[in-house]
Formats: sequence, C-alpha cells, structure tokens
Amino acid sequence: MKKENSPQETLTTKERIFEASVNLFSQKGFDAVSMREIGREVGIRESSIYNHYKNKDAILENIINHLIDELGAISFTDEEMDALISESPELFFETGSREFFNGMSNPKTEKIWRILSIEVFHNEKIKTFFVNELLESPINEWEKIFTKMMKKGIIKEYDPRVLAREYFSFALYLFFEYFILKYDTKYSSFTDMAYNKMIDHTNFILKTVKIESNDNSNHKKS
Amino acid sequence: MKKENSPQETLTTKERIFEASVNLFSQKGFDAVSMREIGREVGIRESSIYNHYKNKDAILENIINHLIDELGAISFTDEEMDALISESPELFFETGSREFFNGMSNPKTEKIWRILSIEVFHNEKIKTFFVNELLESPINEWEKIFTKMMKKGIIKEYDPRVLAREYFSFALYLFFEYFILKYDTKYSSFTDMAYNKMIDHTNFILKTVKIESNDNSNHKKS
DNA sequence: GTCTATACTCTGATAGAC
DNA sequence: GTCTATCAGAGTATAGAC
Repeated sequence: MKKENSPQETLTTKERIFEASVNLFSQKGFDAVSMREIGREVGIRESSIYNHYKNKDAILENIINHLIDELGAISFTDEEMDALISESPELFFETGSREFFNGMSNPKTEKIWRILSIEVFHNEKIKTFFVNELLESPINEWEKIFTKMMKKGIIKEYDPRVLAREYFSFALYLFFEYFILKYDTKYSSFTDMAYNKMIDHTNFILKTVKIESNDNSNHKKS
Repeated sequence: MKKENSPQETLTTKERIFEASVNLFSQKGFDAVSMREIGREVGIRESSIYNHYKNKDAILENIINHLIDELGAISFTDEEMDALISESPELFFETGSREFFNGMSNPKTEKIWRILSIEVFHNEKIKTFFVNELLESPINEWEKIFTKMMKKGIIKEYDPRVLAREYFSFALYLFFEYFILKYDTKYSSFTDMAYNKMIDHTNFILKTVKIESNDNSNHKKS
C-alpha cells in the first residue's frame, strides 16, 4: 500500500515525522519527547509539524493505527487451522508461535510495541488495545483450539480455559520481560530473546497433555 | 518501627505528604502529579513540601524504599523450606503462593506496586528493582527448590531452570495482568483476581511433574 | 514550618510573513 | 510548507517574611 523501500530522501515530510517520532517515543516515551525535539530530528521547526499533524496526540494515534493495520493483515482461516491441527500438534504450535513472533519482530514493529508498552498507563486507547489483543482474544482463541484438539483425541481432557491460560500466559510473560524490562539490553530482537524459551514451554505443555501415538521419542536430552 | 494505627490527624506533615503522594501517583502516575497538587491534597502550599523532601524525586525514592523495607521483612529460612518440601509439595506451593501474594496484597502495598509499574520505564532504579525482585531472584530460587524436590524424589527429572520459568512466569503474568492492564477495574485486590488462577496453575504443573505416591486422588471435577 | 512572591524553564500550540 | 515570533500554562525550585 505504501512505498517501503524508497531511500530516506524520498520520504514525505509527514513520513519523516512519523519515523522520527517512532524512534524518539520508543527510546524516551511519549511525554518525554517534545515537538521541538521531533522537529529537530526531522530538520524543521516544531510549528511546521502542525501542517502535517493536528497535534502531538495525532502522531501517536497514527502510530497505533499503523500497528493495528499491520496486525490485521496476518491471520489464519479456520480451515487452515483445522488442517494444521490434524496434521501435527507440534507443527501447529510451531506455526502459532511463529505467527505471534512475526507480529512483533521486525525492528519498526518492535519499536511501536515498545511505545505502546510505555504508554499503556497513560492512554486509554492503548490499554484497551492491549487488553483485547494480548489478553482476551488470544486466550479465547486458544481455548477454542484446545477444545478442538480434545475432540480430535490429540490431547487429554482438561479444562480448556485453564489450558489456554497455561499456554498463552507464557507468551505474555516473554512479552513483558522483553518490552518492559529487558528492552535496550543484550538482546537484538524479541525473537532472539524469546523463541527458544517458547519452544521449551510448548514441549512442557505437550508433555502433560499430549496423547502419545505409538511413537515414544519423548526423552530427548541436549 | 513506625506507628501505623494512629488516626489521620496525628500523622506528621511528612507522613501526610507520603500518603497523599502514594495515592496520587498510583492514580495518575508520577509525572502527571504536580507539587501543587500534592500540596493541595495535604493542605499546604507546594513550596512547603520542600521543607520535608528535597525534591519530587525524593518522595518517589522514599516510596520505593518503603516497599523494599517491607519486602525485606518477609522471607523463609532454608530449614523452614526444607521441612515444608518434605512434608508435602502441595503445601509448599500453597505457602509459596501465599508469601508472594502477601507481598503485594494490602491496599497500600498494592498502590506502591502500581506506582512502580507505571514508572518502570522512566526510572532506572525501579527497573533494576523489578528485574531483580520479579524476574531473576525468584526464578533462581525456584530453580533451587525444584532441584531439591528432584533429589528428594518428589518430582520427576526435568530441566529445573525450565521448570522454574514454567512455574514463576505464571505469577508474573498475573502480576502484569493486574497491575498494568486491569488495575482499577472489577477486582478489589490482586489476591481477589489472581489467587484461584494460581491454584489452577500449580495443579497443572504438579500434574506433569509430581511423582504420585500410592494415592490417586487427582481427578477432581467441580 | 508555612506562607507569599517570584524566578526560571519547558511545554504544546497559534498567527502571520514569506 | 516552512519560517519567526509569541503565547498561555504548567512544571520545579528558591528567598525571605512571619
């Protein structure tokens, strides 16, 4: 929809304001960044920003919507899900994890998640977005998935709500560990920090609930 | 160390500033509260606050230290732990959970945790405190505990580090759900929201790793 | 200890010349 | 579209009278 690969010089001023704001907000937080600072970064006066954005909040709004658009683009159909579940639960979890990580792993997207993590307390829209996208809808989705798996005889009977929470809470833990507590430290990306831990987690869950077929290759040690 | 139960009128001005700041910061965040506002709440001019605290940061510092002192007061000796583990893993988990919840459940402590959750991005000291108290030291502790349980033959062999993360990550998930996303909603306290979920979680973990004695009372349904 | 008064800095935002 | 100039308001903090 937008030209993405164009060199820096061909970006419109509005786009340059957007980029500069994402960088500054993700480093310092929304309140700590002034319009003057954004202007300085872009190379224009702060008053000129108001030709492109109504006010400072409109920049943040724009950033949030950018992420929402991006997340809306990736999703599974029920049929794809069904096929995957039937084929192999391991593969399904792997694909699900990959989808989750893809939604937060490119550098720009990571910065936006970071901004939202910082501003979740100060902005009602961000809070609602978080509660929906990170708490409620994923857990509801996973509840459905686990229910389906039980019906298919792939996993043992267990309260699917509890199972969904057991599974997804770990992803949230990783999210908070990275974006709130460990951002700007030794890790180069969310995937870098979290992916292997998520694999360990999936194995742990499967160990408990999976119904073994005739293959007993469970005791792997590295 | 301090008189706690004295009626409001007998608090010193410094204490009243402390109380007012905890209330205001936990509702609006540190930056959003002005010295004028604190003064108004206490009933003095903002300039008078500087007779009791060097500056605004000193108030926050005081609040953080209050929590650190409080947390330092509750802890287990290795002997107590050993005795509990040997007696019953269920009881041990229950006691451990209760300790965790006690550290964040009285109304004043909850408010302080909320303040810290809001300010974790803007304050390096708070971030370090969080990383130590909520991420690293608990997971290290639980790793030791699970190792001990394995040696005693109470739980099955498994990577104790992974197990520690599996167990404690859920507590962190609950912490973030409450203090960051759901504070000021339908729940009256952290315990109110989280305790039953934590029990479900403990049961799930035990289901996977516990070595059953001769009793098979695992299939309870409500 | 608290007050008034004041200093100073920074913020987001607007008006109007070019 | 960008500039200069300017605004009102809020922020922390200090000095000195009482």
